[in-house]
Amino acid sequence: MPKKTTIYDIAKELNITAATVSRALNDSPRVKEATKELIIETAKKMNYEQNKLAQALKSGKSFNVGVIVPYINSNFFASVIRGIEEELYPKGYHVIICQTHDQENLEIENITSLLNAQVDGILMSISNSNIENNTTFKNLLKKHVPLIFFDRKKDIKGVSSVTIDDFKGAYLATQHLVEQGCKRIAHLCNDRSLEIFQNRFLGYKQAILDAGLEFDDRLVVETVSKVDEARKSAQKLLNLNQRPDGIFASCDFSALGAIKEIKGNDLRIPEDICVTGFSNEPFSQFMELSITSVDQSPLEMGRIAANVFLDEVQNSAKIKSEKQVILAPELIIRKSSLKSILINQ
Amino acid sequence: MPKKTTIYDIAKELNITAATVSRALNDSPRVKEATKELIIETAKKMNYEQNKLAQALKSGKSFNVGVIVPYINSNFFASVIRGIEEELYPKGYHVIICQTHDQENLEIENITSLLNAQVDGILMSISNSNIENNTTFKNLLKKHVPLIFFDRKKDIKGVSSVTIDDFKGAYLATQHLVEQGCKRIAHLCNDRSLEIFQNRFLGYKQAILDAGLEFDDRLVVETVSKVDEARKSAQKLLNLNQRPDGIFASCDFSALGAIKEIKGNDLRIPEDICVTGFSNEPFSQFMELSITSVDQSPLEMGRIAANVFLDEVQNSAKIKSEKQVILAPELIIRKSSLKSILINQ
DNA sequence: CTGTTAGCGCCTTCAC
DNA sequence: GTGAAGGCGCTAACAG
Repeated sequence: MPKKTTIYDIAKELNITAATVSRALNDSPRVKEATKELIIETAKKMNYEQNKLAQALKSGKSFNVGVIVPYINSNFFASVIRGIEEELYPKGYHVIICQTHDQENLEIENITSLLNAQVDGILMSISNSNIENNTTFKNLLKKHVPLIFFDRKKDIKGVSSVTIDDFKGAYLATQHLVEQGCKRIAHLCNDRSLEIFQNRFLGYKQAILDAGLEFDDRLVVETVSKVDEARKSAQKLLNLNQRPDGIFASCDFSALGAIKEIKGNDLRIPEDICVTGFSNEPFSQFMELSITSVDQSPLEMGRIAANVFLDEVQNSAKIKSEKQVILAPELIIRKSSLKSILINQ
Repeated sequence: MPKKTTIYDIAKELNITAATVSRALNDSPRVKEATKELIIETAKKMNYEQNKLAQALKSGKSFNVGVIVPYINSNFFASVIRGIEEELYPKGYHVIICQTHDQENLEIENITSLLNAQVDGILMSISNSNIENNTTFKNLLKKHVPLIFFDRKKDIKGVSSVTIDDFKGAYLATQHLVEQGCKRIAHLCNDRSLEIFQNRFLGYKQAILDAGLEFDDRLVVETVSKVDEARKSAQKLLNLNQRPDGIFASCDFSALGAIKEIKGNDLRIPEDICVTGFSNEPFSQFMELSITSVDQSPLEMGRIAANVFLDEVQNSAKIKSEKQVILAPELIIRKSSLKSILINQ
């Protein structure tokens, strides 16, 4: 096992001191150009590579940033991560990605792992609605490790967040259904103990009321973001004695489940029932029957979250005032809800 | 800034020595039970948390493993990663995920970052067909950091790999098209400088020949795994004076592109043209017209890759003999290729 | 400009 | 059983 070469090795080689080598390699101005070049050259020759661990131990910075998401295999989160990477890589940071699979214990474990890895900050989208009460999480806050929520957030003092206006996105989607002539608009919602889903519900409700329609809570059915589950939930809606003529689903996977169920009942989309989703997952566009959805500009969300983090790192001395960035959602109209002829592919 | 408490702090608190604290926390048998308990208790009281960086520096192990994939937003890679996590988390390892976006420079940069982070091993799916010649990569090999390829591999001495039998998967898919009565079967292939795609091509070709059909290289069109690109490539096939009646695409995204193009030309699937994909991405099942595909059991691939890594770590002393695990692919028949009535949803 | 020294937090002989 | 001491690799303060 060929041991890694250290600055001592190359110092010995040149009959100088490790400190000088360190300075040279860090391009300190207080080293003669000649020696600097010599050092860099021999370093290269000896296959020297800096041990970042030691550097991190010394400086207290690891240049690693943790990103915690519920799932990585959704285009939304993958894109947010991409946005984060785009901003952070050029600054020398590396991104450690963790997924929680929506499990609270995994969320906590991931935080622990990241803290152990001495990350310089954590960007996360929480699935644990009750996280403030968790000990590990409290510790995280106490440590003043920069923490930024994106998409799924909690209002916590000192914690910044980057989200989209879920209320508005839901409002736009529902309003669109109204415009298509829907009179009984149902809502497939997700876990409303999470802010985003609660806000989508509220946006839906407000749009219903503003349109002069009656809000009927039998038309609101809770589900989880899995196609099969959503399908079962949609079944409940179809079995109502007055079935809905429009469904606003709070995520694309639920919308897909609803569509499958509707088709399974030999009903037509959009003629009999209009459907809209949320998140603009690629498949909503790929589908034979493309799905109307709300785009959340995930790339931008990631970029902004990253920059909020960078700000916090730089201003660690100053008093931290949390930022609340809210992005505007965009409704993408497709076949699943459009009764007129023009189709926005 | 409340400084992190170290073993020295808790030693001072108890008027003992840091060494004892270290031993107690590592559950060494050479420390009195009473003191051990006392130490553990005060450690908890003082919110002590081990600095893994220091431990890593000392032990030379970081308990971090790097995983490099082309993209995380494909179900296939996301699932492989999940499989890796399932095996590695219980062993105390943490998984750092990096994506290359199929860019060779990013692949190299990621390797550098991971090595800097002192990862104990790297599991990767390469996109760089020419990687053996890269200096960074050569260094990686020289360092004897356990390296395991999964899915996309290169035959390199000392490097283990976990793949599926792409040849067989392609053979099965093509054979299925033959059984459906297709006589002119085309192939939308990806970059054949990568082994997996070359093998899928070879499997396709062999199945054609074994069926007594003529191999016609005008029916083989290269594309990239993007829907729009594949659509353009499919167009070329449809424009042939003798158009194909079956298409085997080497990935689901290409299959999707082909399907869109076929429909755009008012041809029917599967009546006029049968289509099969590869990878069994979820959307291939979700589609209105579900897509026949080849499942690669990604979860299992990840689990096995993780275990190969664990083996290598444990046997680092012994002579390393590389392992080549090859999984069996499974053909999932769906609507896009099935002319008879029975549909395997 | 360069060398000396000390310490980041932990572990691990070697003593007692 | 526990303490003392040294080192993992690097950097920064203080000298000269």
